[in-house]
Amino acid sequence: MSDRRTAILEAAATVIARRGVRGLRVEELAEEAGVSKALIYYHFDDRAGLLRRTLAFVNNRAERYTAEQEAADPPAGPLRRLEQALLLELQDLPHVRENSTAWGELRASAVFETELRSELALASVIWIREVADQLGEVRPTAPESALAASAERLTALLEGLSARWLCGILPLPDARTAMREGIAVEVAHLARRAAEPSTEDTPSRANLD
Amino acid sequence: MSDRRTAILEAAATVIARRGVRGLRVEELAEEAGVSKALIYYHFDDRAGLLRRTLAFVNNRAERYTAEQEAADPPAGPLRRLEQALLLELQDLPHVRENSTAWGELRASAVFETELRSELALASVIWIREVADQLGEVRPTAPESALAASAERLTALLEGLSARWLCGILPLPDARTAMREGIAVEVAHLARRAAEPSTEDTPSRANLD
DNA sequence: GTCTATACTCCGATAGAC
DNA sequence: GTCTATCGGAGTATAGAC
Repeated sequence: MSDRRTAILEAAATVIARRGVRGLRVEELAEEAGVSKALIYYHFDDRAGLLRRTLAFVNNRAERYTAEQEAADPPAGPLRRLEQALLLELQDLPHVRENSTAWGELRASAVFETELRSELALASVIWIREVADQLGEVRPTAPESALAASAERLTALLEGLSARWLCGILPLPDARTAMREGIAVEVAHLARRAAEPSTEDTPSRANLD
Repeated sequence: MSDRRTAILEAAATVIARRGVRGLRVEELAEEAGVSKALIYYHFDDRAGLLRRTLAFVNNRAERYTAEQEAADPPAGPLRRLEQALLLELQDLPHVRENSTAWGELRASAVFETELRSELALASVIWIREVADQLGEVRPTAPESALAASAERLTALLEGLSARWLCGILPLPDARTAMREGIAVEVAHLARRAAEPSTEDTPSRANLD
């Protein structure tokens, strides 16, 4: 992968975070990357191809950030590690906000551009499994299915909160608090699931009506 | 409000659900509504104004649907009522899908179009309070702050799951299951909050590390 | 691989008649 | 209030030189 190519992808993430997928203009991207418009069409067939590659790039970068953070600030215990991983996306650092915004944009546009779906689905599965694994380290006796379900909910919650934060209707501290409490609630739930293995996949329903 | 105006707004929701806010072309909208392009600019100042009005329209319509559903299928008890309200958005009926898609699109585009934010924030606050109230009827002894926090999480979870469903990476039945379990988990959490009033705003943290 | 210059399409917005 | 006709700008993509 050439330097130029990477520079274009980095710039694409920046411009998408600034203007959205719909607001991305090849000309503005060219300026941001310090290259000509034509070079973008040379490296990526067209606009759609560019978006696909950008999505992959953003996903990779998010993985790198997670690894970097864990190295820089080693979490004390599995619960802290899980919190760190999930709260990582809710930070007002330039590159984090950029990544979150670009990811949200690309996912939103996938509702209408089918080409992005497979890339998106893959990243989603990996991310959910990662969270499920970390939940498993916090609650080793909880059943796999319960871990997977909790991970699904926690990652969906994160995306919902992130969307609200990014569109300005939920202050960042509130989003972080909501996420932290959401983790605590799910972890407590898993503790009960582990303690009462008799409760089947529909957890604690009978006693709620 | 004239018939034409309403017809345009209805058509706008339809076209947005079909092509996205990004894909909305005033010409296609005119065709869908059976009017001329110029009439759209007559009734709504510009594209941005049209989007603002469409957001308000979609919100109103969602409220109407909720009321209609409650009348048509009276829920048995407060928990069922809550479930019905939250699961309403996760249904593959044309008008529901249209509403959800349009709402998701408009929220996503609000990241870059500041004008939509106030309308969006207002609808969000109302919706969260509504859910908090219904949670309060399920768990009358739970503190207000806990109800509000649970409502925030549940509505964010709904939006996260809905986004995944609409962009095709999460099958609808899975989304519905996740939502139902999410409700159960939060309701169980509120039961503990009511039972142990000593536990402060950071729920069950101390015993988790 | 990278640039400059340009072709051509599409679309938002307005003018002006009825 | 509603239409037809049109303008002007913005934006994607390509041609062709280096």
